[in-house]
Amino acid sequence: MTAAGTRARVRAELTREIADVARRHLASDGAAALSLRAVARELGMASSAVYRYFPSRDDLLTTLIVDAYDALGAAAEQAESAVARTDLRARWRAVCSATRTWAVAHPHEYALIYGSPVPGYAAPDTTTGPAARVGEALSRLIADGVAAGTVDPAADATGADTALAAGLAVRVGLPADDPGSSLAARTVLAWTTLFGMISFELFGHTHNVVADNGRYFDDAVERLATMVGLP
Amino acid sequence: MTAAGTRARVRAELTREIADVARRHLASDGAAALSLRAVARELGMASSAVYRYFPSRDDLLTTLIVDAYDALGAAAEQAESAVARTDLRARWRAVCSATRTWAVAHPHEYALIYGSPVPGYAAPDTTTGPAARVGEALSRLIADGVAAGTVDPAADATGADTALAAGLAVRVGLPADDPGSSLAARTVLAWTTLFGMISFELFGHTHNVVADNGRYFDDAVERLATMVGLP
DNA sequence: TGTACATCAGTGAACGCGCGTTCACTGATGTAC
DNA sequence: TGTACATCAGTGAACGCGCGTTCACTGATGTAC
Repeated sequence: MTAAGTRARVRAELTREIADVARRHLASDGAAALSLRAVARELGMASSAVYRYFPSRDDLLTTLIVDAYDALGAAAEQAESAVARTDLRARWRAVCSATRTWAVAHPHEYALIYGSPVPGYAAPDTTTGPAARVGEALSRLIADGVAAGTVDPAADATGADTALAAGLAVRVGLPADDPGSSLAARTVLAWTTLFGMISFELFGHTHNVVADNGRYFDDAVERLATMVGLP
Repeated sequence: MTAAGTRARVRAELTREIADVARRHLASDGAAALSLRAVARELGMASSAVYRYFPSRDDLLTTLIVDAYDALGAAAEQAESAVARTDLRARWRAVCSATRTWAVAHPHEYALIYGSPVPGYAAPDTTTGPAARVGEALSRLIADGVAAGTVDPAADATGADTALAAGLAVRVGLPADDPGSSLAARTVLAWTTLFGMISFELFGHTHNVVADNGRYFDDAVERLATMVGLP
């Protein structure tokens, strides 16, 4: 039992070590250049030995993708938790800024999850939970505002359309849109814009367009907060 | 002279033919899988012969990138030109919808220009002009509104900040932001959101979040039009 | 506690693949007198 | 108009590379009696 426990622990450690090295390679060269052989080489083991831990390269990639979503989600949630629960706008700011900060610090990992899909790779269901964390943090804080009466869902009915953004909304307790409210749609739009801004910045589309990415981002975050009805 | 003309014409034709085949490969397999050898094979020529037309694979990629930006820009401009010049909101809608339509019809070409940067590839200056076409079309129509007096730059001064978005704005005649106006910043934000929405849709991030991408998009486009002050 | 057996980690060679790029070459097409 | 020469397109072999994955194997670690 102790022996089996030891074996399992060693196994888990090496599995993590392989993923760590792979993540470092990903961070410096991008997903396309990630190679099982290079990872094995760096760990001083035969390339075939890696197959004891990951059945294929795609499987390693999946692990990296899930880890990236989780790291980003954790960073956002942690930043938000450091702020007074009742200050909705501060929570909003915290989530948005933490997301950008993480992305800037981990551009290749960000590109892995928010850039072009890896060709020939189909994301399994394992990724959907972790992928939703930032969006859920944003939605949750707005739902808190609705519950507290500080956010009025009926403030803007423009383009209100039942069930357009039902999934994310319902999951965290945001009221689904009806003919009198577009809050869920606006929330999803703000979430989309958040990642749109970060992608544009990281992928080079703001060159010669935005002079100061940080200040531009911060201004936009305030504008988005207003759009979703935060006081 | 006629002879030289013939040679040049044949050369131009084959150059275009190579690019066309490469574009088809790109469209079906993505940029990472694009191979000079496969293109040559399909054209029935030796792989080394391609080097008479493109000095390297990167050069071929650059051509494809520029072509993609131009195709998208042309689609947007053409859609806009089919609408009454004075109907600013209709022009706005036309540009946005045409952009999405093109992207949905050419997902891999879209991913090539708006997805993760190709690793090891540095975009030359040739791409910056074509890359700006959609953003310029949007800015131009707003500038028209300012000139006609139907768009009020001073309507929203939130987060107004001189020179934040000077590049795009100045180029097409939109007034640069000053402490009394955030119009340029809002325009850039709307432009960013436009591509953010399309990327999220194409890259699979709206699964389980947005029920009807088309209707959601159309609603958002109206909301953005309002944000940039269009009547 | 000691021994016979089963499980597992890791090895190293090999398969089969495709890629970008270079280079010396052969013919055909165009040019100049 | 005809001929000698220069230019160019295209060939085919080769270089050197790295990849993912499989497979029969050796030892070491753990298990059961």
